[in-house]
Amino acid sequence: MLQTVRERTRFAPSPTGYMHVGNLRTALYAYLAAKAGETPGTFILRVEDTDQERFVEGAMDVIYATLRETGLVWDEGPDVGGPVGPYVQSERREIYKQYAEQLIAQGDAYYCFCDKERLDEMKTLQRASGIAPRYDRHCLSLTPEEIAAKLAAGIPHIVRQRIPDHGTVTFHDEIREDITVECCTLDDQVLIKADEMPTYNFANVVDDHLMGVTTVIRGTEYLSSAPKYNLLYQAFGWEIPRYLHCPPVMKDATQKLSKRNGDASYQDLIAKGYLKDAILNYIALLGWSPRGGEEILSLSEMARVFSIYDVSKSPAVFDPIKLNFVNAEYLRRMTPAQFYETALPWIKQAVKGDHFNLRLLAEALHPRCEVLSDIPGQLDFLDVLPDYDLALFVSKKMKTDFAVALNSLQEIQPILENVMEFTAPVIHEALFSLIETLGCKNGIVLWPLRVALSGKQFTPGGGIELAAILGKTESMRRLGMAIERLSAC
RNA sequence: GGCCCGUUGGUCAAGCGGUUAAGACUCCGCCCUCUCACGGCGGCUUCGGGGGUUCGAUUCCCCCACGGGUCACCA
Repeated sequence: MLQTVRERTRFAPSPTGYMHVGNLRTALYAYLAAKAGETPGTFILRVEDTDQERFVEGAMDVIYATLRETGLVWDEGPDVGGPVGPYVQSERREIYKQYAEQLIAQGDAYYCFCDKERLDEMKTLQRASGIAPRYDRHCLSLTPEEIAAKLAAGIPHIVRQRIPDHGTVTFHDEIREDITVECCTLDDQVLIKADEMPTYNFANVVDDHLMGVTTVIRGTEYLSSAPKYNLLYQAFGWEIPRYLHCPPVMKDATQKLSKRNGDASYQDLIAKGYLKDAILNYIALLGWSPRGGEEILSLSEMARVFSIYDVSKSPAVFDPIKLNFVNAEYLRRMTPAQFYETALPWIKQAVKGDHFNLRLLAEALHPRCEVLSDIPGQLDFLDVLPDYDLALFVSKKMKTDFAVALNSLQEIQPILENVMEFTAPVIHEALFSLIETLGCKNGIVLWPLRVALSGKQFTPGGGIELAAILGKTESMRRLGMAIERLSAC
């Protein structure tokens, strides 16, 4: 029997206070990769807060809330704990220090006492002479005595990774195959900063190994650092995890989606009336195409069919039009009751009157709404009848003009007056028998009614539905007004 | 600029040497219809360029172009 390895993946945000769409997608893929297949694995949340200067108060709450809302539940993390904690990097300082010392002892890392000024000067010089800026290994030649003396004197220092002088490094990305680079193009990067915090470059390697992460899923911005991480794994003699570098989510062909561009974050999309499941579903499709073709998938359905090998290599442009479509699909698949609940806050934004049939209104809105924010604009005729142009009564297609409209409305008036139970089915029955009596097309009667009740060219629902939504009193009042106006001309 | 990655319709994409180059969104047309929608049916539009390899390239190799990433004591 085949031994199945239980996946362990992680989402490792740094708490900067903003969950953008690309980040969420990375979290989603990591979650899906863990949960895909027959034996669900573990999804870990780890906080990468090693940059004290960038720490934003409350940023973690945004991350927690977003993941919870979208259902990306983590099995191990800062708040829930787990066997390989702590899950906050600032609480793991001692661990990194210990491993850095091991590297120094092995000769795979070294202390560096260079100050910022020297480093800056060096870089400027290198740039000026057209060579790639790289640490010149000034401190690599320090003798053990010199190092001990500087350390004892309390001179600020950092620890650098010692990149091999010659040769190449190869690493494997699951969707890009092997990538090989020359060691001489790599910099002796900083592992431990002067404040004794590790850099991301060091902490991610140590943590991914210690936390047993099997597949590392992150953005392409780390692709060019990956060789240096492999060198670290090799120096420790650790098994290298699988890598998946996700292509960026773009705003257009050349720009990434970003906060700087003022592009929508997850929170912004929610505020704009998108459903969380629809957002998640849509962003999953940016760079991943499910086998089988069905694109509308719940989180658990996605988990069933997800494979990191189906993630694409090239960037994907975020298309708000398609997001609208996906959102509309989710809306339409709701039961009338669910839609009513969801739409109610948006309906109440635009409707103050309390005598309307809101359930019926929601039903009329249901197929006419892609995003919840579409709702208010469709309801601007309810509280007050717009001061409409009588020309609306004229429709070539419906074969109505002023005279026809006036006549129809006059026929309708007594009939509706006699409808006791003012509901759509009853009104429908009454008006259709009128139509039959008159022997005319539906539109002759119904078009003028709709215009009289709404004063609008387009409305959610036809005349009958509008009458039921408005109620008898208001309907009769609007009908009377229309007759009065039409009679005057 | 060096290094690395990418390039199938307007957008997301399937494809993994031989296909009429899937599908979805958008757009257009028709049907349904009391408006607008919904729904149904149909249609337009694609392999960045140039060389190879091969009987045969969207698929493999090379070069070019374009786009992106990265060159921090940020992640």
